[in-house]
Amino acid sequence: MKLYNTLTRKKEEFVPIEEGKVRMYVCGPTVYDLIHIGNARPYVVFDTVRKYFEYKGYEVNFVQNFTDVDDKIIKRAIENGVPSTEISEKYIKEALKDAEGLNVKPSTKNPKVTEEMDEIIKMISTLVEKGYAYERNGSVFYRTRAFKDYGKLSGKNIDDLESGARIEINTEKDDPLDFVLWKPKKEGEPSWQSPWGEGRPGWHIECSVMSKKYLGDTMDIHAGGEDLIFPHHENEIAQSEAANGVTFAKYWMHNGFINIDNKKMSKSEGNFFTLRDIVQKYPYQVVRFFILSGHYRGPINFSDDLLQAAQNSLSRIKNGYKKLTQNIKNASGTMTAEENAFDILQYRRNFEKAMDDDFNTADAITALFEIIKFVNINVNENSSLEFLNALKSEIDTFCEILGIIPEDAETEGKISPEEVEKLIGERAQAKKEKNFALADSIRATLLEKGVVIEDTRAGVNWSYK
RNA sequence: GGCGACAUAGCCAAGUGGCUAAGGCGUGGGACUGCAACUCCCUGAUCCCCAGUUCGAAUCUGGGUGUCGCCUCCA
Repeated sequence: MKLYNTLTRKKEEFVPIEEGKVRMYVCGPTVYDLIHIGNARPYVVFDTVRKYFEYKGYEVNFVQNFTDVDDKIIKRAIENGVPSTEISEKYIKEALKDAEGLNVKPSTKNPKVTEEMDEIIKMISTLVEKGYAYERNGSVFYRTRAFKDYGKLSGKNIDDLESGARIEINTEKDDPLDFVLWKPKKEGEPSWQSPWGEGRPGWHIECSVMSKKYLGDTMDIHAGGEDLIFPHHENEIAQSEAANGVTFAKYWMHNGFINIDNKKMSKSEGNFFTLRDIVQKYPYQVVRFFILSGHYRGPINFSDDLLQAAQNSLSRIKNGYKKLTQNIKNASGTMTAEENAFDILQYRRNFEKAMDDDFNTADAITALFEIIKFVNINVNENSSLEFLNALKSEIDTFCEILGIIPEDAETEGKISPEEVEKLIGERAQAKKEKNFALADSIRATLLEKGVVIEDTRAGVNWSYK
């Protein structure tokens, strides 16, 4: 398996630190609001990465944090006149709901900053002791120039950064490039006791601490959005490697951005969507499929038309799958000689080839379309049960890894199956009597109730929309 | 200003030196159907431009043009 490593800017063969195991850490959202569609991308992408590793037989320790102490959370809490924990707890719940909707497998661990304060203080202390950090009036700063590899991930030169640095308001720092590890308490803000007085941690330290605690000093894969490369991940490397004295992460993976009308999504541009906004109109599944239909490192543009196209593509897969499962109901027997001779594993080879090459999900989806096409053309009432199950097993495998659910959603709150069958029976009778007007009106009624029907040679298929 | 990414059909998107450039969506035509839906068949590319390397380039090199991102909180 090859994956692109941001650190080396090359595709590299994946070699785990520990045989058969993958330790990965994905930077999670700051929970001050519902997650937006941009957040949905790393969720989907790295969930797929994880599932593919699992398919390959690896045991994956998958850690994704929640940042639950942050300026934006505090600001929101003050606006609403509630404690900041109320905001963060609420949006953690909502984020987990969205993740579930996207069919993201729960993380092995979702650490929170507020629950790791002792460890955070410990690592900052270590950095101070080792001379990588210094205290000024209750703040602790990281001495960027003390870490000789600073800039290795983002490809930045420390002197270039220096010359381009903004004019600092904070005059306590020894160097404008130094970043904060610990902030002193401000009135009305949550704070914790520390050797430097009451305060709260800076943003970058949390990931260094939580990944160390749950994955050890060196992990296999550290992942996140491409915007995190600098400064967040650069700073994490500086903190962790200075404190632990060993390589922080072997591989760095970064997903590209989702753009709206080819522009970065931002609140100030007014082109900002939460995932909840989108799923009002398109199911989570469509969003997931849409995200996987492009390569994870590239930018993807986002629009209503593209989601509609994704929905249509997904329907094609579901229709083929439905045909397969319908035939399975009535099939029996073992494979015929002809079926036996058919190279059913060709699709899996193509699928794996694509996924082995830096998780090329767009190409892997092609293998899925190809097997669906085979089903559409070749499966019929004479197909053997064994062969149909073999095909289904292949499709199930692909869908499992991609997180696509090929079957229609459950039917809660909809017209009952008995009712549907009854109406279909009435329609059949009407058709027999050539009363097509009645037949059509029954079909229209069913459609109104969210049921789509199809006449096939094997009988009438129906499904919930 | 510094660093970087990308440019393939109406749209999305694979392909990173070698048969007729995947796949999907959409369009148009046809088959099937009572009509539909589903499905199937047919339908589409001077691979941004210029020069170079090579027997051979979408693919490598140089230059140009264009789009976008990071350098500040951000997935």
